[in-house]
Amino acid sequence: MGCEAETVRALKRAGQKVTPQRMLILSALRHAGRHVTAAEILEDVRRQYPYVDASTVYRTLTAAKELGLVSEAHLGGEAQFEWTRGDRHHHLICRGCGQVSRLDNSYLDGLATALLEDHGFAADIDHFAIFGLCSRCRGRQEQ
Amino acid sequence: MGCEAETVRALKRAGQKVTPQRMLILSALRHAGRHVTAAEILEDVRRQYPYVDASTVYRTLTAAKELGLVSEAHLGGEAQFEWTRGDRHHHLICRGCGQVSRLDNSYLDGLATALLEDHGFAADIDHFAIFGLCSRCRGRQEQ
DNA sequence: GGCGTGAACGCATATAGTTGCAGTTAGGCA
DNA sequence: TGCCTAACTGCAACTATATGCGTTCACGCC
Repeated sequence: MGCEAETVRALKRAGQKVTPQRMLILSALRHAGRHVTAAEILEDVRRQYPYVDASTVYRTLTAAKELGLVSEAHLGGEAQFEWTRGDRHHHLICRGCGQVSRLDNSYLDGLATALLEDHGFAADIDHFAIFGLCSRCRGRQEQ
Repeated sequence: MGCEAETVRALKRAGQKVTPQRMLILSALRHAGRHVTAAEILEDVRRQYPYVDASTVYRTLTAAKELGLVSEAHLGGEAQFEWTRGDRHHHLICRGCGQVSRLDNSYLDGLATALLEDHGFAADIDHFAIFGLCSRCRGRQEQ
């Protein structure tokens, strides 16, 4: 299907090398189609290639983040990684019950524009984690 | 001066105990008047009371965060803690040069209101870290 | 003032993630 | 096709932070 081609091109364009480890790591992430942790990626990759080290996974993810291929979010607990596709989104995390819900990009668009206009700052607002209390836990707390 | 009184009251109201360790930790933070790391607090506290353990510092900071006395921000590197006072603020962190600049609360107010109205979600937006590229690094990158 | 109990303590240990280093390899070029 | 070098890898050691556990101590109550 050649969906690897785009990854290869992005790496080469940035002067980086295409290695079997990197391709396995990035393809595990691409095909997961959801948030995954570094540990899950490592486990997945090791099924095909057992000698991969955790530090390689972290280094590859860091490099891929800088190229905009991958996004990282800290939702409490382990960091979550996701292949960057069209639908940028954010998360609301309830510190009462731990529930994580999705928030679409429109809520943060205005902020990004304002930061660029007022401060010349190009914010990487592509995967935010916002902590707080959901309506259910808020109700429960008031009692 | 009795500026400890407020801390003591907040701890008691939450059914928590007032111990010398906690008072030292929280007062180190209160009097720092700036962001400090857990390690800096530990060092400071140990000057007066050498047998304090790092885990006590982390546990105390976690408890104080939950009471709203303290806020934590991850600006890259170690977590930064700060005594919560009136002026809530956020940070813009340039991933090019590492520069950290302050951003006042007004930029995030609208977001908090929208989340509450649309989702019933009470966001803890009191100390955000927004990564991106500052204008200088952006200019340099375009060349 | 003494007592009981649950919260907090210090210690040891575990976990996520990072870094320095020495050896290996991708890929541009002759 | 073979060489060269910078980028990448695996390993081991390290840092920041969290957690389980047995002991201690703050503090409400008699």
